[in-house]
Amino acid sequence: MTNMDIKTRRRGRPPKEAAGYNETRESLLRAGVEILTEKGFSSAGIDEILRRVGVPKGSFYHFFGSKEAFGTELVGRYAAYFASKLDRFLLDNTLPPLQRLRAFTNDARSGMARHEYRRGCLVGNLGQEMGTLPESFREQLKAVFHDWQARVARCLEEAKTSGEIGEMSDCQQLAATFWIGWEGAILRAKLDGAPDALDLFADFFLAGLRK
Amino acid sequence: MTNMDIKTRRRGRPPKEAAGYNETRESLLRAGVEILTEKGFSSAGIDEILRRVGVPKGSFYHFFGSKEAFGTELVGRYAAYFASKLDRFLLDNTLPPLQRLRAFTNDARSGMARHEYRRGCLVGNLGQEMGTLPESFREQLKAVFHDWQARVARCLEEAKTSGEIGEMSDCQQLAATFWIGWEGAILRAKLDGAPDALDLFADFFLAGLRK
DNA sequence: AAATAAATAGACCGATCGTCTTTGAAAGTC
DNA sequence: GACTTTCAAAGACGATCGGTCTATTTATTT
Repeated sequence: MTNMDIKTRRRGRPPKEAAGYNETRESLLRAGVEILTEKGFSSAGIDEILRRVGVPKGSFYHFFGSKEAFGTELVGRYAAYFASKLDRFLLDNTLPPLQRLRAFTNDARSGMARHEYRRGCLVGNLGQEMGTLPESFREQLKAVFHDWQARVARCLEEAKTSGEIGEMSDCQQLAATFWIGWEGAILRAKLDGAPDALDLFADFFLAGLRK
Repeated sequence: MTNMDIKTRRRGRPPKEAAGYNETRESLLRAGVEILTEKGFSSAGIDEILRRVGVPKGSFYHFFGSKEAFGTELVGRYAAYFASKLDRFLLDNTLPPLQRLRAFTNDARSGMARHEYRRGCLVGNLGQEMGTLPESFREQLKAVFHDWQARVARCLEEAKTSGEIGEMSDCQQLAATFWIGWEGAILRAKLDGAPDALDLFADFFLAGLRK
């Protein structure tokens, strides 16, 4: 729209303005999350994703430079989605801070149940796979955890202010501990095909907070 | 040796009495643990294991019926190894119960450091992979956790008796929680390439116990 | 030596990997 | 409408690796 200086407008079809929304691309990403949360990165085949979406291979490598690039974008999307979901719960002022965290874990449990405990956390999955993954993922995954952790920590700070948890609590450490254990719980719930681990850890964590 | 009734002892080399110890077989299993704790089951190739040991493929399928059978045996070995290691720490009467658990986590941390945080827990790895693995692994892995959990629970019972933890504690649940979080900590330590997660969770868990 | 089993050796084929080249459709200018 | 350029779709391609199977060599006995 802001074509102030059209200088030498060339003939032929003009390039797309940046990466506009594209239906095929989006469905590839959607299917990617579904499959990678179930099987991880290495075991997930491009072909499988393509088959599910009904798109030929050429399209994939038109939209994404490589499987690695695809994965990077998936993680980014997934991280952002959960960051906003976290905020939706953890910044909900109608509830006391610790109940917000509980609301988040409950929501996550519903999510796992909805997919019959077959899908885990994309970030956790890829973290586990670092032994095989391109090293470039490591920093990205660490950053995601750092971000999620910060959001939880903020909520815990509020809990401290409101007196729900002790004055001396180190909210950063506690938030880190939450994610360490929560990812473990997801992993276990997947293995068990049951939500018990999620509740067990959430209960223990919240009880431990109140001391 | 107990060939009481040699009935019709045939000519030629006699069949081996059961599965006797075999050097090649053992080194395949050793290498298998090393590689699978780093890369998991699906991403670990038979060829890679064979190359490391310097053994041709024929030997592998002489000793093991399939990759799946190989994995099953690996898990069995690994589980037994850790069961005995757990006992060594958790039944050590020279220490109060909770300090025994701490001794175990410290030992595990050393182990991870020794391998530069590249190797995780075989059982955790395969659990994460259930999305791709032969379904037969699921029960085996669950059973291993159940076994490890029972050993921790026993230790916690002692802690209850000695008054280290509250009279009302549900040791089974607590032990389950320990393994849920501990596996999460291993996963995270692997991603971080650092032991922080291990300490963080161990501290939180033990503190939570004492209430 | 003859017989039998253990262990080694690698050929084999199907599947899947990720990339690349080619073709067709769409969207503009002249 | 002819031409040009980009977007997107198709699928060919070579390489790797999966697990299995047949054949050969080595060991141990009558």
